[in-house]
Amino acid sequence: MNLDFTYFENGIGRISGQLPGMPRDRVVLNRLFFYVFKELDDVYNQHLSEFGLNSSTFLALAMILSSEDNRLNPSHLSDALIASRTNVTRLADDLVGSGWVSRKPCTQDRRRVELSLTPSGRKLILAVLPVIWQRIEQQWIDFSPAEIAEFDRLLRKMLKGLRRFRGAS
Amino acid sequence: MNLDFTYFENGIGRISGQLPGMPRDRVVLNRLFFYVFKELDDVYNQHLSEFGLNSSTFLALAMILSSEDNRLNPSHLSDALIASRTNVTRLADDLVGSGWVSRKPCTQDRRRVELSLTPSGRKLILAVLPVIWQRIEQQWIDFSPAEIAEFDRLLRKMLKGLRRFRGAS
DNA sequence: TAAAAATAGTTACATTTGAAACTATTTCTG
DNA sequence: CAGAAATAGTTTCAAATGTAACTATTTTTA
Repeated sequence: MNLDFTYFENGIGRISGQLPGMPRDRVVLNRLFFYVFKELDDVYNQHLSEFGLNSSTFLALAMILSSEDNRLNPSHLSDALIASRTNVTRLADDLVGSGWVSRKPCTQDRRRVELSLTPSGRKLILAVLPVIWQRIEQQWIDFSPAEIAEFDRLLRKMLKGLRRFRGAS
Repeated sequence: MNLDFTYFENGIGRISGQLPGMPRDRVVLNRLFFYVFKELDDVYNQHLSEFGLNSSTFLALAMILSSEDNRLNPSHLSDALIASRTNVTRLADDLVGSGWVSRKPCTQDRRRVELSLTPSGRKLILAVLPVIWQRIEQQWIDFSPAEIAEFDRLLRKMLKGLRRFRGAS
């Protein structure tokens, strides 16, 4: 797939020339965001496919690893992954099927389920994390700490701007 | 769907405490990017569903509007939307089915197809664009011009960092 | 110029994901 | 405490998208 932002920028430039009132820099910014996201997603999946994982399965394993007693409910996972509970059910099916995660009913609350890493799942995620971290360092190597901090600030501010529309219809 | 970044940040904090070597600020940044993207995508689709559109159909109409003589090939559209040609074929099917776009064979090159806005398609996109632009201005209203410019710069720099991994297997 | 390669579009099939409906259990409330 | 409401998880169905294979053309090349 061709990832060249100029196709969009040229088009947007022509519309801006024809129609008044376009907040051009911000329109470009929103679309640029889509482009960068696609690239980020692609790169992650490329990294992770080497280990038979994808963004979702990787993050699920990492979140279970991070849990208090190696136990995490599907609902919590759904929140952490910003994925539907439907999808987390399926994700858990896959991870259990691969032998990386076990699924046990919770004794305190019998509606719940507890997902835990099996030894093989723990071994896998502990092997994958350092590799991914190293790639992430490479990815950001040209950024100064100040740029990192500023990027973080701007992203959170952008999130606030978007939340303006949440629930408002 | 629950969109609260703290679920992830807490998890990542616990891992960072247990395992050495995590470039924590950059790991958070990458994941934060996913969150903001989801929100952006949601908001766009919410805006556009009022008009019977979604991100893809909206952008397709806008890109055809921006074309030189109201004529655009599916391949070009595929580049502009960063969508597969398969998907653009289907998108074109939908838009033609809705009466917003016409599909004619190209006389110069008979492999090609030309997509054009019908009067009704033109009317629709011309009505939608100002509404969307106004929402985008609202979204970014707290940002200064300098912040907009800096965000743009950082996004393009991030894209460059990601391109490092392109093709390198 | 004839065969090979490239290009444009489509189709068949598969993957990923979510909304809504459903079951089981727990918590709230009058 | 009994019925109502909320919560957890799953299942069914649908929407959006991509890969690979295929057809039809055009361009390249030997």
